[in-house]
Amino acid sequence: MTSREFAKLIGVSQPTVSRALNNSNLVAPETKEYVLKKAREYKFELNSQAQSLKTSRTGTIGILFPKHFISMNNNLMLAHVYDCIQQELSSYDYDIMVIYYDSNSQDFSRFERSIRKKKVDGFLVLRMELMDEEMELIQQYQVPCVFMMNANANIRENLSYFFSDSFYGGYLAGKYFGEFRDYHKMYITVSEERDDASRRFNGYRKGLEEMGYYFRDEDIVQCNIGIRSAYDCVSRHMELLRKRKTAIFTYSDLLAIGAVQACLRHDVAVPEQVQILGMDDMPLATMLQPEISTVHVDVDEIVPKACHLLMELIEKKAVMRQEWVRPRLIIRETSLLV
Amino acid sequence: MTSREFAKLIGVSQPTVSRALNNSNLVAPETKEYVLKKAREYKFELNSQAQSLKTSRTGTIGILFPKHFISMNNNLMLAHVYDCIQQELSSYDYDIMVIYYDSNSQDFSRFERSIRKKKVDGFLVLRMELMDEEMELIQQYQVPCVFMMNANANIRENLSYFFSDSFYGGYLAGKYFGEFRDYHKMYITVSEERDDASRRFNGYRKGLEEMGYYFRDEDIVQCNIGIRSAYDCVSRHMELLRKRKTAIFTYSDLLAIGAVQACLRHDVAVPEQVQILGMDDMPLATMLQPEISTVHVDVDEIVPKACHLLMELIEKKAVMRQEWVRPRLIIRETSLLV
DNA sequence: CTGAAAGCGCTTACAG
DNA sequence: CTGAAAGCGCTTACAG
Repeated sequence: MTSREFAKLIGVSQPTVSRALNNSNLVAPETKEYVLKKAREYKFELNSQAQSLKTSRTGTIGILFPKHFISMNNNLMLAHVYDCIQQELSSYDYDIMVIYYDSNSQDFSRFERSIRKKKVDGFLVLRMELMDEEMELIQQYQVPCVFMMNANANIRENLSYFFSDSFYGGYLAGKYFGEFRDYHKMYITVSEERDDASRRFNGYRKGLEEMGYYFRDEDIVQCNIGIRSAYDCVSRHMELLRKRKTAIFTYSDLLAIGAVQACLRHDVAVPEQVQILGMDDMPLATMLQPEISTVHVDVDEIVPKACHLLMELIEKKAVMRQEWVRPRLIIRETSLLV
Repeated sequence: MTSREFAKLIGVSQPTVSRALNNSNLVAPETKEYVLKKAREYKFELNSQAQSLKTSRTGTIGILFPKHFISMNNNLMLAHVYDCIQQELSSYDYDIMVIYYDSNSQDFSRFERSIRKKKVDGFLVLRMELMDEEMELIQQYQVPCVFMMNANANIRENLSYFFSDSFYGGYLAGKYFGEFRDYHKMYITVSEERDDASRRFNGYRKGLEEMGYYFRDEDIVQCNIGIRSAYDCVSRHMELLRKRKTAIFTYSDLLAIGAVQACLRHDVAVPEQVQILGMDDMPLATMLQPEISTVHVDVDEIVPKACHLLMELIEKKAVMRQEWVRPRLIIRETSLLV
């Protein structure tokens, strides 16, 4: 049923239907109520494609994921962030389109096309790893964007974001592990998130330095995002870990879990022999035994802020905003001064 | 830029632009090539809203999630299925809209509205837990739908689905555990997925029976989806588990992981004292130590089939199809005849 | 406050 | 094979 037919059916004009259903105040309250009642009765809804064509607003927002994230199973933190976004957006009247992009290929088609074809009103972007051409696109089309979670190296001045302050997070870890005088220090990093990983590391190094510990680059261990990769990495270092007490700070909780698993498997005591500190505080961190000590990244703060700003940008009620959200230390079972 | 402007700019008519960009063969090959070249040059894309209005096709499909699933962190299997769907659909030219619905509330608005407002061309539905009214809606609007993964009790005859054969999965588990003569048998079930959980259980009971073991209802333990819940449940039964060797079949791997964690924490040997067998074979099953023995549900088979059928339904190239996909047993570390 | 009219940017008969 | 014309179902000046 079209709005014209519906209007005729209930005895008003098409504009009146439109105004009532769009909650305009250019319609008498009684009329509005009448139309709404009838709309419920006949289960009439305006066709969103036609609406969009007129208003050039689609009522859907895009969530942009880096493609190397595609497996939520590897990067469970992503699943967590995604959960939060879903939850948050359910209170707004927007639908959600999920779009992946691959920063390695030259095929940005999905993202680019969703802009050019006008399929979304704005984007929530996880990570700021877009290429220059994509940035141009955003500027050129003036499409509202809010970046969130982890930043890469070249942050644009004129874009909105809510990033976790990874440097500070690492710093907290460094200050904390600095207390563990008789423990050798390690850092497990990740090849997929180079920029953010080095931000975390630099903070860690600084925190340790302030405590009088000078971290050596050879104590950085490289692995990939994923429990298994960390498990394998740490297993390979097991001889060393047996020999000297070690405090390991990892890029993420996922790696920390892998590290813990490796120690347990090889009967190395956590936290007595090996202290382990993760980062993110993803839900899985407290689901397994022992529970992971970690640097808590406040997704529950970042996500609502980012969503809210995006809505305001779309409705042109706000302008650019940038914020680094500070994480905090949460000590649980895998690290303890004994 | 509109197609009219673009057409004028490159010296052809609007219909020619449309035909070329839609890959119609009502246009001369050279003309088509020319238009495509120019479109790339000027980065011209047809406005999808206007297209949809004319064709009443949106180029996006909806993925419908039960809302109690919203936390992918609890139900990690969901994250896995979602990953697979993303991967699969990336090869089709459809965008993806994610829609949650809550079968407990009377607010189906999100789902209902996406149908009435014509925002999607079809749905992939995880689980068949829709209410009758929603089913009516699907029939009434003739919107293409493919159901997948787990079925609830009242399966409609006239709908397409690719379900995992949960009964058979349970049956495999029963037959296998039937060999463990001196082990008491348990089943850990879940309150969120009653229908599917009892399907699994009935298969399990049957399998055991064929092996001469008669399962008693009091050996069903009830918990919630999530590692933690299973951990707590099993911890509460620890005295019993110490006393007699037990073989536990769980509704899902997630519960199996929780069960394993509980046993490890209380120094009960897995698999010697407690045998544990999960179901689903989600990626996490092999990421932790010890690796979970499980009944493998072939998501990699179900998802492509479901996606492909949905595309065909949308393009009216296919009609209804129904299939129960059989799982298979995968024995790893948490269950072993010793 | 309400309605007749124009137009958003496409696609698709239709005519040539 | 190509183009002029109509129309998809809305919204929004504009007139009253």
